[in-house]
Amino acid sequence: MITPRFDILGQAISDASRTQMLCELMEGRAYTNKELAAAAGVTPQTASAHLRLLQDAGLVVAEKRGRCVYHRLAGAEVAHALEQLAAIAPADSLHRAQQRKAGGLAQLRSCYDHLAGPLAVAMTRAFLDRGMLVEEQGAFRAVPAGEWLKLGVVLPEKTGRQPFARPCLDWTERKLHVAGPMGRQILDHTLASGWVKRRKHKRGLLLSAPGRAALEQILDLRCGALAAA
Amino acid sequence: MITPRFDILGQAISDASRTQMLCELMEGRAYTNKELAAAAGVTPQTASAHLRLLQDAGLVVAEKRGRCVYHRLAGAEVAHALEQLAAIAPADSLHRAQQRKAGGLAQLRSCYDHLAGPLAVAMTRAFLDRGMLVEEQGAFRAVPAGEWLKLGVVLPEKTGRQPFARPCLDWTERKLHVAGPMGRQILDHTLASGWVKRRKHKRGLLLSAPGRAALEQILDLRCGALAAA
DNA sequence: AAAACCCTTCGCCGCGCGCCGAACTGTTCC
DNA sequence: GGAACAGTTCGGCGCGCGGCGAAGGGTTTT
Repeated sequence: MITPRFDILGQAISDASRTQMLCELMEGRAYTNKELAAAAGVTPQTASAHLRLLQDAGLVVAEKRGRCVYHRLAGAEVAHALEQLAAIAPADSLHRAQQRKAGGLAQLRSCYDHLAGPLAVAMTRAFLDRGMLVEEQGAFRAVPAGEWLKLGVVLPEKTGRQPFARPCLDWTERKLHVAGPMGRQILDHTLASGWVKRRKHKRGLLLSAPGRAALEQILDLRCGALAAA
Repeated sequence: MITPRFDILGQAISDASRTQMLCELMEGRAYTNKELAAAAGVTPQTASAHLRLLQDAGLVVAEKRGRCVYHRLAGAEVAHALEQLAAIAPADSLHRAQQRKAGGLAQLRSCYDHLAGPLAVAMTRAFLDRGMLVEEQGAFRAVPAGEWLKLGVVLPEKTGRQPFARPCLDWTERKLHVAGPMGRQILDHTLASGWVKRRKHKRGLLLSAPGRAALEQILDLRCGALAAA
Protein backbone atom coordinates (compact mmCIF):
# COMPACT_ATOMS: atom_id res chain seq x y z
CA MET A 1 0.00 0.00 0.00
CA ILE A 2 1.34 3.37 -0.97
CA THR A 3 1.58 5.78 1.89
CA PRO A 4 3.80 8.78 1.68
CA ARG A 5 5.06 9.40 5.15
CA PHE A 6 2.42 11.96 5.88
CA ASP A 7 2.23 10.55 9.34
CA ILE A 8 5.78 11.57 10.16
CA LEU A 9 5.11 15.10 9.01
CA GLY A 10 1.67 15.08 10.55
CA GLN A 11 3.11 13.83 13.79
CA ALA A 12 5.57 16.70 13.65
CA ILE A 13 2.96 19.39 13.23
CA SER A 14 0.20 17.78 15.25
CA ASP A 15 1.27 19.33 18.50
CA ALA A 16 0.44 22.86 19.53
CA SER A 17 3.86 23.49 21.00
CA ARG A 18 5.58 22.43 17.82
CA THR A 19 3.29 24.49 15.60
CA GLN A 20 4.06 27.46 17.77
CA MET A 21 7.75 26.86 17.20
CA LEU A 22 7.28 26.40 13.48
CA CYS A 23 5.36 29.65 13.27
CA GLU A 24 8.19 31.37 15.05
CA LEU A 25 10.67 29.83 12.65
CA MET A 26 8.61 30.96 9.67
CA GLU A 27 10.11 34.38 10.30
CA GLY A 28 13.12 32.97 8.56
CA ARG A 29 15.55 33.75 11.34
CA ALA A 30 17.38 31.15 13.38
CA TYR A 31 16.34 30.77 16.98
CA THR A 32 17.91 29.14 20.01
CA ASN A 33 16.32 26.38 21.97
CA LYS A 34 15.53 28.71 24.83
CA GLU A 35 13.82 31.25 22.61
CA LEU A 36 11.65 28.62 21.01
CA ALA A 37 10.86 27.15 24.40
CA ALA A 38 9.66 30.55 25.57
CA ALA A 39 7.63 31.01 22.40
CA ALA A 40 5.89 27.70 22.93
CA GLY A 41 5.53 28.23 26.65
CA VAL A 42 7.38 25.09 27.72
CA THR A 43 10.63 24.34 29.51
CA PRO A 44 13.89 24.06 27.57
CA GLN A 45 14.11 20.31 28.01
CA THR A 46 10.68 19.85 26.54
CA ALA A 47 11.54 22.14 23.66
CA SER A 48 14.68 20.15 23.09
CA ALA A 49 12.67 16.98 22.59
CA HIS A 50 10.31 18.76 20.20
CA LEU A 51 13.13 20.15 18.15
CA ARG A 52 14.78 16.78 17.86
CA LEU A 53 11.51 15.44 16.52
CA LEU A 54 11.16 18.28 14.02
CA GLN A 55 14.73 17.63 12.98
CA ASP A 56 14.05 13.94 12.44
CA ALA A 57 11.06 14.88 10.32
CA GLY A 58 13.34 16.99 8.18
CA LEU A 59 11.50 20.22 8.83
CA VAL A 60 14.21 21.91 10.84
CA VAL A 61 17.98 21.98 10.80
CA ALA A 62 20.21 22.80 13.73
CA GLU A 63 23.59 24.46 13.81
CA LYS A 64 25.81 24.55 16.83
CA ARG A 65 27.64 27.76 17.49
CA GLY A 66 29.45 28.01 20.76
CA ARG A 67 27.22 26.98 23.59
CA CYS A 68 24.11 27.86 21.65
CA VAL A 69 22.24 25.79 19.08
CA TYR A 70 20.52 27.67 16.35
CA HIS A 71 17.47 26.12 14.75
CA ARG A 72 16.19 27.10 11.34
CA LEU A 73 13.62 25.83 8.85
CA ALA A 74 15.17 23.21 6.62
CA GLY A 75 14.42 25.11 3.45
CA ALA A 76 12.10 27.14 1.31
CA GLU A 77 10.12 24.03 0.34
CA VAL A 78 9.26 23.51 3.97
CA ALA A 79 8.09 27.08 4.35
CA HIS A 80 6.12 26.75 1.15
CA ALA A 81 4.44 23.54 2.22
CA LEU A 82 3.50 25.07 5.56
CA GLU A 83 1.98 28.01 3.74
CA GLN A 84 -0.08 25.62 1.67
CA LEU A 85 -1.27 23.97 4.83
CA ALA A 86 -2.17 27.30 6.35
CA ALA A 87 -4.22 28.04 3.25
CA ILE A 88 -6.54 25.12 3.96
CA ALA A 89 -6.41 25.42 7.72
CA PRO A 90 -9.85 25.98 9.19
CA ALA A 91 -10.54 29.66 9.68
CA ASP A 92 -10.39 30.42 13.34
CA SER A 93 -12.07 33.80 13.46
CA LEU A 94 -12.16 33.97 17.22
CA HIS A 95 -8.52 33.17 17.42
CA ARG A 96 -7.72 35.72 14.78
CA ALA A 97 -9.87 38.36 16.40
CA GLN A 98 -8.25 38.06 19.78
CA GLN A 99 -4.87 38.16 18.16
CA ARG A 100 -5.72 41.50 16.54
CA LYS A 101 -7.11 42.79 19.78
CA ALA A 102 -3.96 41.91 21.65
CA GLY A 103 -1.93 44.09 19.35
CA GLY A 104 -1.43 41.04 17.27
CA LEU A 105 1.28 40.58 14.77
CA ALA A 106 3.19 43.47 13.36
CA GLN A 107 1.96 45.26 10.28
CA LEU A 108 5.13 44.12 8.67
CA ARG A 109 7.05 40.96 9.26
CA SER A 110 9.15 38.45 7.42
CA CYS A 111 7.71 35.20 6.12
CA TYR A 112 10.69 32.91 5.83
CA ASP A 113 12.64 34.96 3.28
CA HIS A 114 10.29 37.66 2.14
CA LEU A 115 8.08 40.44 3.48
CA ALA A 116 4.62 39.62 4.78
CA GLY A 117 1.81 41.29 6.67
CA PRO A 118 -0.64 44.00 5.67
CA LEU A 119 2.05 46.27 4.33
CA ALA A 120 3.46 43.53 2.10
CA VAL A 121 -0.04 42.84 0.86
CA ALA A 122 -0.49 46.54 0.13
CA MET A 123 2.80 46.63 -1.75
CA THR A 124 1.77 43.66 -3.86
CA ARG A 125 -1.55 45.36 -4.50
CA ALA A 126 0.38 48.40 -5.71
CA PHE A 127 2.54 46.27 -8.00
CA LEU A 128 -0.57 44.81 -9.60
CA ASP A 129 -2.39 48.14 -9.83
CA ARG A 130 0.56 49.82 -11.50
CA GLY A 131 0.94 46.98 -13.96
CA MET A 132 4.40 46.08 -12.70
CA LEU A 133 3.13 42.61 -11.89
CA VAL A 134 0.61 40.41 -13.65
CA GLU A 135 -1.04 37.40 -12.11
CA GLU A 136 -1.46 34.55 -14.53
CA GLN A 137 -1.27 30.80 -14.42
CA GLY A 138 -1.20 30.90 -10.66
CA ALA A 139 2.09 32.75 -10.74
CA PHE A 140 3.22 36.34 -10.85
CA ARG A 141 4.88 37.63 -14.00
CA ALA A 142 7.00 40.72 -13.57
CA VAL A 143 6.74 43.48 -16.15
CA PRO A 144 9.98 45.39 -16.73
CA ALA A 145 9.74 48.81 -15.13
CA GLY A 146 12.02 51.40 -13.61
CA GLU A 147 10.40 50.95 -10.23
CA TRP A 148 11.90 47.49 -9.87
CA LEU A 149 15.43 48.84 -9.94
CA LYS A 150 14.55 51.36 -7.25
CA LEU A 151 13.28 48.51 -5.13
CA GLY A 152 16.46 46.57 -5.61
CA VAL A 153 14.89 43.95 -7.83
CA VAL A 154 16.85 42.63 -10.78
CA LEU A 155 14.59 40.82 -13.21
CA PRO A 156 15.95 37.67 -14.83
CA GLU A 157 16.61 37.78 -18.57
CA LYS A 158 14.57 34.70 -19.31
CA THR A 159 11.82 32.94 -17.44
CA GLY A 160 13.23 30.01 -15.56
CA ARG A 161 11.65 26.80 -14.48
CA GLN A 162 11.13 28.06 -10.99
CA PRO A 163 8.78 30.99 -10.49
CA PHE A 164 10.65 34.25 -9.96
CA ALA A 165 7.75 35.89 -8.17
CA ARG A 166 5.62 33.36 -6.36
CA PRO A 167 2.30 34.33 -4.81
CA CYS A 168 2.21 33.56 -1.11
CA LEU A 169 -1.01 33.58 0.85
CA ASP A 170 -0.73 35.67 3.97
CA TRP A 171 -1.83 33.89 7.14
CA THR A 172 -3.53 36.81 8.74
CA GLU A 173 -4.83 38.64 5.71
CA ARG A 174 -5.62 35.67 3.48
CA LYS A 175 -4.40 37.82 0.64
CA LEU A 176 -1.51 37.38 -1.72
CA HIS A 177 1.91 38.87 -1.42
CA VAL A 178 5.16 38.31 -3.26
CA ALA A 179 7.42 35.41 -2.35
CA GLY A 180 10.12 33.60 -4.29
CA PRO A 181 13.40 35.12 -5.47
CA MET A 182 11.77 38.48 -6.09
CA GLY A 183 10.40 38.51 -2.55
CA ARG A 184 13.83 37.71 -1.21
CA GLN A 185 15.41 40.52 -3.23
CA ILE A 186 12.88 42.98 -1.92
CA LEU A 187 13.43 41.92 1.68
CA ASP A 188 17.19 42.05 1.29
CA HIS A 189 17.08 45.48 -0.29
CA THR A 190 14.72 47.02 2.22
CA LEU A 191 16.87 45.70 5.05
CA ALA A 192 20.13 46.77 3.44
CA SER A 193 18.90 50.28 2.70
CA GLY A 194 17.45 50.70 6.16
CA TRP A 195 13.87 51.03 4.96
CA VAL A 196 12.82 48.36 7.41
CA LYS A 197 14.58 47.23 10.55
CA ARG A 198 14.37 44.10 12.62
CA ARG A 199 12.97 44.64 16.06
CA LYS A 200 15.12 43.76 19.00
CA HIS A 201 13.14 41.51 21.26
CA LYS A 202 9.83 41.49 19.48
CA ARG A 203 8.62 39.77 16.42
CA GLY A 204 8.01 41.62 13.24
CA LEU A 205 9.71 44.35 11.29
CA LEU A 206 9.58 48.09 11.57
CA LEU A 207 9.13 50.48 8.65
CA SER A 208 11.50 53.43 9.06
CA ALA A 209 10.80 57.00 8.01
CA PRO A 210 13.06 56.77 4.95
CA GLY A 211 11.33 53.52 4.06
CA ARG A 212 7.95 55.13 4.30
CA ALA A 213 9.13 57.99 2.13
CA ALA A 214 10.65 55.64 -0.43
CA LEU A 215 7.50 53.55 -0.75
CA GLU A 216 5.44 56.68 -1.16
CA GLN A 217 7.77 58.10 -3.76
CA ILE A 218 8.23 54.91 -5.77
CA LEU A 219 4.82 53.28 -5.45
CA ASP A 220 2.69 56.24 -4.39
CA LEU A 221 1.86 54.09 -1.41
CA ARG A 222 0.51 56.06 1.54
CA CYS A 223 1.28 53.95 4.54
CA GLY A 224 0.89 56.44 7.33
CA ALA A 225 -1.69 54.42 9.14
CA LEU A 226 0.15 51.19 8.56
CA ALA A 227 3.44 52.44 9.93
CA ALA A 228 2.00 53.43 13.27
CA ALA A 229 3.97 50.86 15.20
CA MET B 1 0.63 34.95 19.04
CA ILE B 2 -0.24 34.01 15.52
CA THR B 3 -0.81 30.32 15.03
CA PRO B 4 -2.66 29.06 12.03
CA ARG B 5 -4.48 25.98 13.10
CA PHE B 6 -1.78 23.69 11.85
CA ASP B 7 -2.37 21.56 14.87
CA ILE B 8 -5.89 20.66 13.80
CA LEU B 9 -4.65 19.63 10.37
CA GLY B 10 -1.57 18.04 11.80
CA GLN B 11 -3.67 16.12 14.28
CA ALA B 12 -5.77 14.95 11.37
CA ILE B 13 -2.87 13.60 9.38
CA SER B 14 -0.68 12.54 12.26
CA ASP B 15 -2.15 9.07 12.46
CA ALA B 16 -1.14 6.24 10.18
CA SER B 17 -4.69 4.97 9.81
CA ARG B 18 -5.95 8.36 8.74
CA THR B 19 -3.12 8.90 6.27
CA GLN B 20 -3.94 5.55 4.78
CA MET B 21 -7.51 6.68 4.31
CA LEU B 22 -6.46 10.00 2.85
CA CYS B 23 -4.20 8.26 0.37
CA GLU B 24 -7.12 6.09 -0.65
CA LEU B 25 -9.27 9.17 -1.08
CA MET B 26 -6.60 10.84 -3.17
CA GLU B 27 -7.84 8.58 -5.95
CA GLY B 28 -10.62 11.11 -6.27
CA ARG B 29 -13.43 8.62 -5.88
CA ALA B 30 -15.84 8.48 -2.98
CA TYR B 31 -15.50 5.57 -0.58
CA THR B 32 -17.74 4.09 2.07
CA ASN B 33 -16.80 3.79 5.70
CA LYS B 34 -16.28 0.07 5.37
CA GLU B 35 -13.99 0.38 2.38
CA LEU B 36 -11.84 2.93 4.15
CA ALA B 37 -11.79 0.81 7.26
CA ALA B 38 -10.47 -2.10 5.23
CA ALA B 39 -7.91 0.12 3.56
CA ALA B 40 -6.61 1.30 6.90
CA GLY B 41 -6.82 -2.15 8.45
CA VAL B 42 -9.12 -1.18 11.31
CA THR B 43 -12.68 -1.98 12.31
CA PRO B 44 -15.59 0.11 10.99
CA GLN B 45 -16.25 1.77 14.31
CA THR B 46 -12.67 2.94 14.52
CA ALA B 47 -12.81 4.19 10.95
CA SER B 48 -15.98 6.04 11.78
CA ALA B 49 -14.23 7.98 14.51
CA HIS B 50 -11.33 8.78 12.21
CA LEU B 51 -13.61 10.03 9.48
CA ARG B 52 -15.49 12.24 11.84
CA LEU B 53 -12.21 13.78 12.85
CA LEU B 54 -11.16 14.31 9.24
CA GLN B 55 -14.54 15.88 8.60
CA ASP B 56 -14.14 18.25 11.52
CA ALA B 57 -10.75 19.22 10.18
CA GLY B 58 -12.39 20.10 6.88
CA LEU B 59 -10.37 17.62 4.86
CA VAL B 60 -13.21 15.29 4.00
CA VAL B 61 -16.89 15.66 3.24
CA ALA B 62 -19.53 12.98 3.69
CA GLU B 63 -22.67 12.34 1.71
CA LYS B 64 -25.38 9.96 2.84
CA ARG B 65 -26.99 7.86 0.17
CA GLY B 66 -29.33 5.17 1.39
CA ARG B 67 -27.71 3.20 4.14
CA CYS B 68 -24.25 4.03 2.91
CA VAL B 69 -22.17 7.10 3.62
CA TYR B 70 -19.80 8.18 0.93
CA HIS B 71 -16.67 10.06 1.92
CA ARG B 72 -14.74 12.27 -0.42
CA LEU B 73 -11.90 14.78 -0.22
CA ALA B 74 -13.27 18.23 0.53
CA GLY B 75 -11.79 19.74 -2.59
CA ALA B 76 -8.91 20.19 -4.98
CA GLU B 77 -7.14 22.51 -2.53
CA VAL B 78 -6.98 19.69 -0.04
CA ALA B 79 -5.54 17.32 -2.61
CA HIS B 80 -3.06 19.97 -3.65
CA ALA B 81 -1.96 20.66 -0.10
CA LEU B 82 -1.47 16.95 0.52
CA GLU B 83 0.64 16.72 -2.61
CA GLN B 84 2.77 19.55 -1.31
CA LEU B 85 3.21 17.69 1.92
CA ALA B 86 4.18 14.53 0.11
CA ALA B 87 6.80 16.53 -1.75
CA ILE B 88 8.65 17.29 1.48
CA ALA B 89 7.88 14.00 3.17
CA PRO B 90 11.05 12.15 4.10
CA ALA B 91 12.02 9.63 1.45
CA ASP B 92 11.30 6.19 2.77
CA SER B 93 13.26 4.05 0.36
CA LEU B 94 12.71 0.85 2.26
CA HIS B 95 9.01 1.46 2.34
CA ARG B 96 8.98 2.31 -1.33
CA ALA B 97 11.05 -0.70 -2.23
CA GLN B 98 8.82 -3.17 -0.47
CA GLN B 99 5.83 -1.56 -2.09
CA ARG B 100 7.31 -2.14 -5.53
CA LYS B 101 8.21 -5.68 -4.62
CA ALA B 102 4.66 -6.38 -3.49
CA GLY B 103 3.34 -5.48 -6.90
CA GLY B 104 2.95 -2.02 -5.59
CA LEU B 105 0.68 0.53 -7.04
CA ALA B 106 -0.62 0.29 -10.56
CA GLN B 107 1.37 1.73 -13.41
CA LEU B 108 -1.56 4.00 -13.93
CA ARG B 109 -3.89 5.48 -11.37
CA SER B 110 -5.88 8.57 -10.68
CA CYS B 111 -4.58 11.28 -8.40
CA TYR B 112 -7.67 13.12 -7.25
CA ASP B 113 -8.88 14.27 -10.66
CA HIS B 114 -6.06 13.49 -13.06
CA LEU B 115 -3.86 10.63 -14.20
CA ALA B 116 -0.83 9.65 -12.18
CA GLY B 117 1.74 6.89 -12.01
CA PRO B 118 4.64 5.98 -14.28
CA LEU B 119 2.52 6.09 -17.41
CA ALA B 120 1.26 9.59 -16.60
CA VAL B 121 4.84 10.65 -15.99
CA ALA B 122 5.84 9.17 -19.35
CA MET B 123 3.00 11.00 -21.07
CA THR B 124 4.07 14.29 -19.53
CA ARG B 125 7.62 13.56 -20.60
CA ALA B 126 6.32 13.07 -24.14
CA PHE B 127 4.39 16.35 -24.01
CA LEU B 128 7.57 18.17 -23.03
CA ASP B 129 9.77 16.36 -25.56
CA ARG B 130 7.41 17.09 -28.40
CA GLY B 131 7.16 20.74 -27.42
CA MET B 132 3.46 20.53 -26.68
CA LEU B 133 4.15 21.64 -23.16
CA VAL B 134 6.70 24.07 -21.75
CA GLU B 135 7.69 24.29 -18.12
CA GLU B 136 8.25 27.82 -16.96
CA GLN B 137 7.63 29.84 -13.84
CA GLY B 138 6.84 26.69 -11.96
CA ALA B 139 3.87 26.04 -14.18
CA PHE B 140 3.19 24.25 -17.43
CA ARG B 141 2.29 26.31 -20.50
CA ALA B 142 0.48 24.45 -23.25
CA VAL B 143 1.54 25.04 -26.84
CA PRO B 144 -1.30 24.79 -29.38
CA ALA B 145 -0.98 21.55 -31.30
CA GLY B 146 -3.21 19.08 -33.06
CA GLU B 147 -2.32 16.38 -30.58
CA TRP B 148 -4.24 18.14 -27.86
CA LEU B 149 -7.52 17.80 -29.70
CA LYS B 150 -6.90 14.10 -30.18
CA LEU B 151 -6.39 13.79 -26.44
CA GLY B 152 -9.62 15.60 -25.73
CA VAL B 153 -7.94 18.72 -24.43
CA VAL B 154 -9.44 22.09 -25.28
CA LEU B 155 -6.97 24.87 -24.64
CA PRO B 156 -8.33 28.07 -23.14
CA GLU B 157 -8.22 31.19 -25.33
CA LYS B 158 -6.44 33.30 -22.75
CA THR B 159 -4.35 32.45 -19.77
CA GLY B 160 -6.40 32.67 -16.62
CA ARG B 161 -5.38 33.38 -13.08
CA GLN B 162 -5.41 29.73 -12.20
CA PRO B 163 -2.91 27.46 -13.92
CA PHE B 164 -4.48 25.41 -16.69
CA ALA B 165 -1.82 22.74 -16.55
CA ARG B 166 -0.37 22.44 -13.09
CA PRO B 167 2.67 20.27 -12.41
CA CYS B 168 1.98 17.63 -9.80
CA LEU B 169 4.77 15.69 -8.14
CA ASP B 170 4.12 11.98 -8.28
CA TRP B 171 4.41 10.24 -4.93
CA THR B 172 6.09 7.12 -6.15
CA GLU B 173 8.14 8.50 -9.00
CA ARG B 174 9.00 11.91 -7.58
CA LYS B 175 8.58 13.18 -11.10
CA LEU B 176 6.16 15.67 -12.56
CA HIS B 177 2.93 14.93 -14.30
CA VAL B 178 0.04 17.10 -15.45
CA ALA B 179 -2.67 18.16 -13.02
CA GLY B 180 -5.12 21.03 -13.07
CA PRO B 181 -7.93 21.50 -15.60
CA MET B 182 -5.84 19.97 -18.38
CA GLY B 183 -5.18 16.91 -16.26
CA ARG B 184 -8.86 16.59 -15.56
CA GLN B 185 -9.71 16.84 -19.25
CA ILE B 186 -7.21 14.15 -20.11
CA LEU B 187 -8.55 11.80 -17.44
CA ASP B 188 -12.14 12.44 -18.50
CA HIS B 189 -11.35 11.84 -22.14
CA THR B 190 -9.35 8.67 -21.62
CA LEU B 191 -12.13 7.26 -19.46
CA ALA B 192 -14.89 8.33 -21.86
CA SER B 193 -13.15 6.90 -24.89
CA GLY B 194 -12.37 3.65 -23.13
CA TRP B 195 -8.62 4.09 -23.32
CA VAL B 196 -8.36 3.45 -19.63
CA LYS B 197 -10.78 1.64 -17.36
CA ARG B 198 -11.31 1.66 -13.65
CA ARG B 199 -10.54 -1.64 -12.00
CA LYS B 200 -13.28 -3.33 -10.14
CA HIS B 201 -12.03 -4.18 -6.72
CA LYS B 202 -8.48 -3.04 -6.99
CA ARG B 203 -6.89 0.34 -6.92
CA GLY B 204 -5.51 1.92 -10.03
CA LEU B 205 -6.48 2.17 -13.65
CA LEU B 206 -5.98 -0.15 -16.57
CA LEU B 207 -4.72 0.88 -20.00
CA SER B 208 -6.78 -0.86 -22.68
CA ALA B 209 -5.51 -2.03 -26.04
CA PRO B 210 -7.15 0.86 -27.92
CA GLY B 211 -5.67 3.22 -25.36
CA ARG B 212 -2.22 1.80 -25.90
CA ALA B 213 -2.64 2.14 -29.64
CA ALA B 214 -3.91 5.69 -29.34
CA LEU B 215 -1.00 6.80 -27.18
CA GLU B 216 1.46 5.21 -29.56
CA GLN B 217 -0.19 6.81 -32.57
CA ILE B 218 -0.62 10.29 -31.08
CA LEU B 219 2.46 10.60 -28.91
CA ASP B 220 4.66 7.87 -30.37
CA LEU B 221 4.69 6.50 -26.84
CA ARG B 222 5.67 2.84 -26.64
CA CYS B 223 4.12 1.58 -23.49
CA GLY B 224 4.23 -2.15 -24.01
CA ALA B 225 6.18 -2.79 -20.85
CA LEU B 226 4.15 -0.33 -18.85
CA ALA B 227 0.82 -1.84 -19.78
CA ALA B 228 1.72 -5.29 -18.50
CA ALA B 229 -0.83 -5.27 -15.72
C1' DA C 1 39.25 27.25 39.35
C1' DA C 2 34.78 28.51 39.99
C1' DA C 3 30.57 30.26 38.51
C1' DA C 4 27.13 31.01 35.04
C1' DC C 5 24.87 29.57 31.18
C1' DC C 6 22.89 26.58 27.24
C1' DC C 7 21.55 22.33 26.02
C1' DT C 8 20.68 17.49 26.56
C1' DT C 9 19.53 12.93 28.82
C1' DC C 10 17.01 10.31 32.20
C1' DG C 11 13.13 8.98 34.98
C1' DC C 12 8.66 9.58 36.21
C1' DC C 13 3.71 11.04 36.04
C1' DG C 14 -0.72 11.70 33.88
C1' DC C 15 -3.58 12.67 30.17
C1' DG C 16 -5.09 11.64 25.60
C1' DC C 17 -6.22 8.78 22.11
C1' DG C 18 -6.33 4.69 19.07
C1' DC C 19 -8.42 0.39 19.29
C1' DC C 20 -11.92 -3.10 19.82
C1' DG C 21 -16.29 -5.63 21.63
C1' DA C 22 -20.93 -4.92 22.48
C1' DA C 23 -25.07 -2.70 21.84
C1' DC C 24 -28.17 0.58 19.19
C1' DT C 25 -30.25 3.16 14.98
C1' DG C 26 -31.51 3.23 10.37
C1' DT C 27 -31.96 1.20 5.67
C1' DT C 28 -32.60 -2.51 2.33
C1' DC C 29 -34.11 -6.92 0.86
C1' DC C 30 -36.93 -11.28 1.32
C1' DG D 1 -42.39 -8.72 10.08
C1' DG D 2 -37.79 -10.49 10.12
C1' DA D 3 -33.12 -10.98 8.59
C1' DA D 4 -29.05 -8.80 6.85
C1' DC D 5 -26.24 -5.00 6.54
C1' DA D 6 -24.04 -0.06 7.01
C1' DG D 7 -22.94 3.08 10.32
C1' DT D 8 -22.67 5.04 14.91
C1' DT D 9 -22.32 5.33 20.09
C1' DC D 10 -20.58 3.67 24.46
C1' DG D 11 -17.36 1.66 27.69
C1' DG D 12 -13.05 0.00 28.81
C1' DC D 13 -8.20 -1.23 27.92
C1' DG D 14 -3.43 -0.05 27.03
C1' DC D 15 0.11 2.29 24.72
C1' DG D 16 2.25 6.58 23.51
C1' DC D 17 3.63 10.91 24.35
C1' DG D 18 3.88 15.69 26.28
C1' DG D 19 5.24 17.66 30.43
C1' DC D 20 8.55 18.66 34.25
C1' DG D 21 12.39 18.03 37.92
C1' DA D 22 16.88 16.44 38.53
C1' DA D 23 21.28 15.51 36.93
C1' DG D 24 25.10 15.45 33.47
C1' DG D 25 28.26 17.35 29.40
C1' DG D 26 30.21 21.64 27.15
C1' DT D 27 31.27 26.40 26.56
C1' DT D 28 31.93 31.12 28.04
C1' DT D 29 32.89 34.46 31.58
C1' DT D 30 35.06 36.16 35.90
